[in-house]
Amino acid sequence: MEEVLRRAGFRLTPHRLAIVNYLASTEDHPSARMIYEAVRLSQPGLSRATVYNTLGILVRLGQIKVLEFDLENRHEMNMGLHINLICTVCGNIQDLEESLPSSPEAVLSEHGFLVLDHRLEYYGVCEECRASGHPSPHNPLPQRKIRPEGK
Amino acid sequence: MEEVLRRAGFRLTPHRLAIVNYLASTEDHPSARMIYEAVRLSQPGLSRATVYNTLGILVRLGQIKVLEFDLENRHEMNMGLHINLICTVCGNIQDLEESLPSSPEAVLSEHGFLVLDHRLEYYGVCEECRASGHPSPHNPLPQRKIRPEGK
DNA sequence: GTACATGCAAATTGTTTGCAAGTAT
DNA sequence: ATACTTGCAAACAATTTGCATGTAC
Repeated sequence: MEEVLRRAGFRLTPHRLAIVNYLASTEDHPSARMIYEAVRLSQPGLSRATVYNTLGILVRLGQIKVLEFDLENRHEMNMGLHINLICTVCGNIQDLEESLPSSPEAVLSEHGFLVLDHRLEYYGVCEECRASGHPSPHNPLPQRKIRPEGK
Repeated sequence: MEEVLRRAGFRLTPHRLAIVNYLASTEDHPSARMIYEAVRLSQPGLSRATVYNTLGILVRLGQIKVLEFDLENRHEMNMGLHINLICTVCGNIQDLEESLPSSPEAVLSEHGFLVLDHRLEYYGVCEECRASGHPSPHNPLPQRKIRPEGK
């Protein structure tokens, strides 16, 4: 990822490097706030604007994707075709690699729609939250807001 | 949809009825602003708060879904399993019924994740926008923001 | 009549922007 | 040396909220 930044002519400032290293080293799907808080531990002077700036660059360079949500956008480093399993109890997001939705080729030939990108998500309750006896998962009302921690 | 509201004990005010009828009569995936502007033509006194209030009720009753985006959330009346084809040029959203991603049953048995809801989207360029010779669809950078009209 | 809805405007909050000061190249 | 970056704070905009007024039941 550093290499991509360098080749595109972006400067490798300490803050940028720290952000990129954080993203590369986590399996998580962090929000801008999570990144800001985590990276600030080693880069005390970090500002929010730098986080957003760096994320914007990485999106433009095709290195990460933004998952847009009401509360906070999350970020994805896995650029391959996969489904995100999003737990509406704890807010965790895990990848599911094995799925095969309608092929982009078929969508183009049958509907004239050129597929350039995708976002595939299942919402529900993850294994840990089910095991820890959380509120009934049989709630018939859709829960779409993700609230990672606290209200 | 009126019936569902009535049975759940909600009052059927003229504004609510107009909003519900608008939603039921459109194939579109409108944002709160679009709904507000469209319904206000026949209900001049309508306020934004009523639109949001009514949408919130319909979501809680499982009648519609919110598709969260940075710019404006959009709304979905088709509650069945399908993929949304989202044009990043004109912002239009159409449904694709025929797809079959990983089954919720398999996800539960193999990963312990209970699927309660889903959001499946392909981003790209729709047939009309391709035909009308828009900016090259071969743009390698992901375009994820939806800008229905004008900046 | 009364509890529920409404309109209005202010509050909220993640993200974006403007600009003077700092720094990687 | 000089663009590019940064931090800060103000701006922005969709959504939410509080409250006095209105109205469906």
